[in-house]
Amino acid sequence: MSYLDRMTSDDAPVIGRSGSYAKGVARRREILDRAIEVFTERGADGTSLRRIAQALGVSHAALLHYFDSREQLLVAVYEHAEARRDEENHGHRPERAVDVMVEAAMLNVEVPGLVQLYSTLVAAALEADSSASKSFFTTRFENVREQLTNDLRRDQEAGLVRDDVDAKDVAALIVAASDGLQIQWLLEPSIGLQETLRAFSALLAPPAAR
Amino acid sequence: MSYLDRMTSDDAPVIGRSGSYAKGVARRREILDRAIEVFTERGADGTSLRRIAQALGVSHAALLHYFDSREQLLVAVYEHAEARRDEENHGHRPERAVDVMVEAAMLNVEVPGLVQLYSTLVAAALEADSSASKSFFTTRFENVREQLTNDLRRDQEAGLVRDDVDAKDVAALIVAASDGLQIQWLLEPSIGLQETLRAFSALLAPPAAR
DNA sequence: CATAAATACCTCCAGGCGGAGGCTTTTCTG
DNA sequence: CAGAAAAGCCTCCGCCTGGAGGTATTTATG
Repeated sequence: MSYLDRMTSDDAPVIGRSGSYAKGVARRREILDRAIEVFTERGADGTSLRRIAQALGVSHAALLHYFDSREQLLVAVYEHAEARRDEENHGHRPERAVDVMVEAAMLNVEVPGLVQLYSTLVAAALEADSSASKSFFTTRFENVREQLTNDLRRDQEAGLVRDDVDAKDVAALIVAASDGLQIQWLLEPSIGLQETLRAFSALLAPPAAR
Repeated sequence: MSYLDRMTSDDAPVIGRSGSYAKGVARRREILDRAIEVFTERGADGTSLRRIAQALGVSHAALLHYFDSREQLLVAVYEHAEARRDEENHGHRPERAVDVMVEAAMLNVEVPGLVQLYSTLVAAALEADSSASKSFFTTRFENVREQLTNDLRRDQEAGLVRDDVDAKDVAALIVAASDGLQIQWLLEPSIGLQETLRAFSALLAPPAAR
């Protein structure tokens, strides 16, 4: 059974070689934890396989035993960091779907390096071949848009969001605006991330509310 | 006089060593033209200094004579490609400011590699040091937002755009949405770039129009 | 038109990178 | 407890960027 089969099977949806032995799984997590530290300290370019390996006291080739490529490792790091962010902030759900995205953006920019990692990987995903991040982000975008579309439809029926626009379009717009604003904010914090995203939120208010 | 002085002076706002001799300026343009071809063909990672140099029949060191670094060269390539895009499509100005951005996005995704180059450079700009693209995109975002803010204010006064939201916030949102959607569209063309951006346009319509 | 400066380009090198292939040790399973 | 599978790790390869130091060639200028 190849690792690809395992990737697509339902029991082990993990990026990289799965590690069926308990020790390997633990080591994998250890690598991701160290890797995100290195990324935070040294940025995308500074996060070479050798640098991560050095932080763990092994050679860079050891990492390629757990992940097929540097890119795949970075995707796993992002997923790991995002999951941790969600863990630390579960249980908090605003009324409207759009505000979920607003708050996610606020959290993102507080995790050092996370937005940079995201941008780096998205850029890599646009590369012609680049199977690792391309498939990850394609399905990620799909899932987020779908979830958001459903929530928006519910909000529209509940009269919380204006219904003269297609929920599907708005979902894509929210994701785009959120992603784009985080980048702008990192380059120029004076734009006010929260106010700007709230302005978007206001655009979606139903006409009756005005 | 250093190259930085020339950058900030008003007579020669060019990225990289300016080349005060006419021949040098022509050669510079030649490099950029070839570089964008290479980028289109081989993607971001495949566009090494050596590969561009090979396409020109020179060594990679020759390129470093015109540009301080690979990153600076790529920024110049983007600027060049964007300028060419505008040249080929001047004279066309929609009524509302938001629609200018909508059409710019449509044009961007038609130039192969342009969005990828943009994303790559933005990711590089978020790197801690990264002086080359960081300063370029910081000022670029500032300029675009400022221009857009002014246009939006005019539209608001003319009753073309609702005036219950701050033009400054909307400007940042438009840029973010446009950038973000181009990426989503490249990964999943089924989202419909034009319709989605038109949905945003609709959100900005004044209440009277509904 | 001579000549000094700027330009244009080269070769070679240092340091770093991702990845392939191969080797031993540990761990699980029948 | 055998032996297959997984883990753990290294050495070597080719490619990359950036830069030092050198040499023609072109240009501007007295």
